[in-house]
Amino acid sequence: MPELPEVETVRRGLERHVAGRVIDAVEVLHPRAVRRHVAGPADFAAALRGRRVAAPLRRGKYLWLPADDDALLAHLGMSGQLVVGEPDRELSPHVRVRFTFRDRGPDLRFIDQRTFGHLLLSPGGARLPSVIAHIAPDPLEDAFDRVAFAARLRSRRSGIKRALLDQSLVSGVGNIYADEALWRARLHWARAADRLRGPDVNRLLDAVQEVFAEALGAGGTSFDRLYVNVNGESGYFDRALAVYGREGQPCPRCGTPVRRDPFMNRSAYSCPVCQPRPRNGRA
DNA sequence: GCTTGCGCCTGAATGC
DNA sequence: TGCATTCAGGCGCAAG
Repeated sequence: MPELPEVETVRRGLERHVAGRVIDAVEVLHPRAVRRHVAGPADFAAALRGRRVAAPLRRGKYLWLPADDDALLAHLGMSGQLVVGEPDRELSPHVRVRFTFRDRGPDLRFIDQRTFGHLLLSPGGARLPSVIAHIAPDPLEDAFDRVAFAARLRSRRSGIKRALLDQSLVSGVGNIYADEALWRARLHWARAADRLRGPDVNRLLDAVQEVFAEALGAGGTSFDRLYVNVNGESGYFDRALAVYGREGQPCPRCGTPVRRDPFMNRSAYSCPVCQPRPRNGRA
């Protein structure tokens, strides 16, 4: 699943392979991919024609390519990929949008099996697109304020994992890295956010930044190839995961079998010993 | 205003 | 074997 490290990997690839090029044509092969572009697929395609795209920017799991006074904004959802390659190769079944360029070089394809991802054109150029103004800074950007984050987190009347997944509080964290960071910080996912102590929050933030940095390092190896890829279910970071998706397997720290609990119609993985369940937790 | 839960979507995995 | 059901995930929005 594309979370912050995967999106940053894509951003770097786009910077290398797409920035500075002029779009020649846009084909929307599935309208759902541009459902958040309110003027519709035809407008999306027409408006981008002839635009020169600049180096991409990112906040959390969103990235955008400035194009004159507007920006092409992308969210990969669960299964989205932005792939660059030779224009004459076959169209795979899940290609939703295809961009070709004036230089007749490699094309750009938005591929998305589960169609939770989307693209849209937003005004503002390099500025933060207004449609994602509610997305909080992510822990890897300069604008991220640890003190402000801690204060907001500790005002939440919900469980700590739910808070971590709330992109208006801190962006970039999804289900996988939330579980991994909580394991590293030895915090149970249901701990009440408003009962966390300062050192708990610091440990958690350190863990989030660590796990992001490690995943980014693992994902940065494929940059030399002429495509920008996001691994899906079987990502390159899989082998480094301590608890996520590892129900019944030993905790790397203490050997206790990892536990899976139902959480918001999905799962939360944790070590029952390293991350003891609180008496008055909240989901 | 804040918190919670649903619906969107597809294919792999599981159950009968 | 074949069909039906479950599950995974992020986000926006509606309901509480």
